[in-house]
Amino acid sequence: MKTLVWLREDLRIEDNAALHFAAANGSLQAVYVLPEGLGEASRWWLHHSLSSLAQSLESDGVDLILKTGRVSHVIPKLARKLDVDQVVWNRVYSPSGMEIGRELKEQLNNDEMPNRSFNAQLLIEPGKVFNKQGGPFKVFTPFWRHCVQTMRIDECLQTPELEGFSHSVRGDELDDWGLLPTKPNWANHFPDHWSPGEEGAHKGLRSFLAAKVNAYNGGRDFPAQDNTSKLSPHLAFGEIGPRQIWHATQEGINGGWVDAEHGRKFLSEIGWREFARYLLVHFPHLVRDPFNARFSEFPWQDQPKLVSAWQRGQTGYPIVDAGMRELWQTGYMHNRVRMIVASFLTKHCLTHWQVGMDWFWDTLLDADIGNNTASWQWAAGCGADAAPYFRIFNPILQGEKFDKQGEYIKRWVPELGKLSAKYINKPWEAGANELDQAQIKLGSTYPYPIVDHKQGREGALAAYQQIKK
DNA sequence: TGAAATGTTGGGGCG
DNA sequence: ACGCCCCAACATTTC
Repeated sequence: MKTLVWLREDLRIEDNAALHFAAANGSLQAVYVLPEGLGEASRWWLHHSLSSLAQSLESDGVDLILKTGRVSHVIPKLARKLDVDQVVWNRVYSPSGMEIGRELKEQLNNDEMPNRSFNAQLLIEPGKVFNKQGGPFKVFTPFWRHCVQTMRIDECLQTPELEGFSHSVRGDELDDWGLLPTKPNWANHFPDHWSPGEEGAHKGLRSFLAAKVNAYNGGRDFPAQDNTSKLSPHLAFGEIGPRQIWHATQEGINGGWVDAEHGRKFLSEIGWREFARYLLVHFPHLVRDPFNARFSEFPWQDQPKLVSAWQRGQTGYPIVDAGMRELWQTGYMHNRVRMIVASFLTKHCLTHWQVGMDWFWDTLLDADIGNNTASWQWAAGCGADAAPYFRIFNPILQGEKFDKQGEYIKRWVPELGKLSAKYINKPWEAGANELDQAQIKLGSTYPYPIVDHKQGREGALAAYQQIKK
């Protein structure tokens, strides 16, 4: 039997349900259709991920055929040309991902082309989990408790034995897609930090479980430390699946080399990813609208100057600026700092969370529709199980708590490199002498705060009053 | 997966 | 010695 495998957010060979199914039923070929609306940073990652996957597939005689256009046209047409017996794929749990899948299925059914979809993206099939009232969970803790207690996670699939079949279809050339930035090449330093592809994903998981996970609880909150898994971009592109992470971690716990408490905490972060996608399936409007409808009336303000300063890492709050610059230079930001910069944008700057979400979408290598949506709504206070709106992060205190010595700040904001720990999170409080010695001239080498913290906080609370019952 | 404001307590200075 | 006040230090409430 000949199968066409449509690859999507599952750019891997191991534990890939659709690919495994195809391989178990004979020979196959693979196709990838360029999705619409990718962020700029994601395009960089995608280029390298596709290139790496194509190479792995090629060694088994399987081509990764690249196509552009409407999936429900491209795939059925390709299936006919290749004269396959069936088309298979893994589902993408997002409103547009599911819509595209439905459309394709309908077309294939009309064509009487056998087809089948699988779950390789999530531990939990979102449509199968409900609370005692029969509705979808809206709070993470009970959701995850329920999942951990009731779900049985199947073992990972065996590495498939791939076999291609000959054909004469020509796909696009990856280079012609122009996914890589040219001038300016803002991705210049990305390769110093990342290795896209399935191999890089597994290396990351192994080194995390071998050396970092046992300090995860606690360590993960300190951005200067390398204590997180950094698997997010690999997960976003499906170079590794949550099931593989789950079993590798459990194996570590059972074998005694992964501390159970830390391991479970790490897996609960995988749980947040599950929860985010779960929410998107049950509440598809989340992508654009606040989960808490009251926030439709929130007096968000148009603040182009503040937004621009935020994007460039020029807010005058060192921890915020460090985060935004880390994001720009590496395509990534430490999670603790993501919360701080999101709070600053939505609260101190009263800027709509969608503005932040769009910026993250474009600049993050791990941009993921579920995580991005749920997390921005969480930070803004309007999401499911969100931080209450009045929980306003103080960027000075957060910096002093999580980057006391300013090690992280100095890495990304070098112009503050000589400032003492005492003032590193509030340079405007340093005396003229101290600033001189550190070669800082406020207002020229580094900005004054663009919003006064106290005023920002009070402004946010006043705005919140307007939508409170 | 906060922070600030407000309330309470208890030790010590001081008349 | 006593009462009063001040104010850390901690706890609770509020945003």
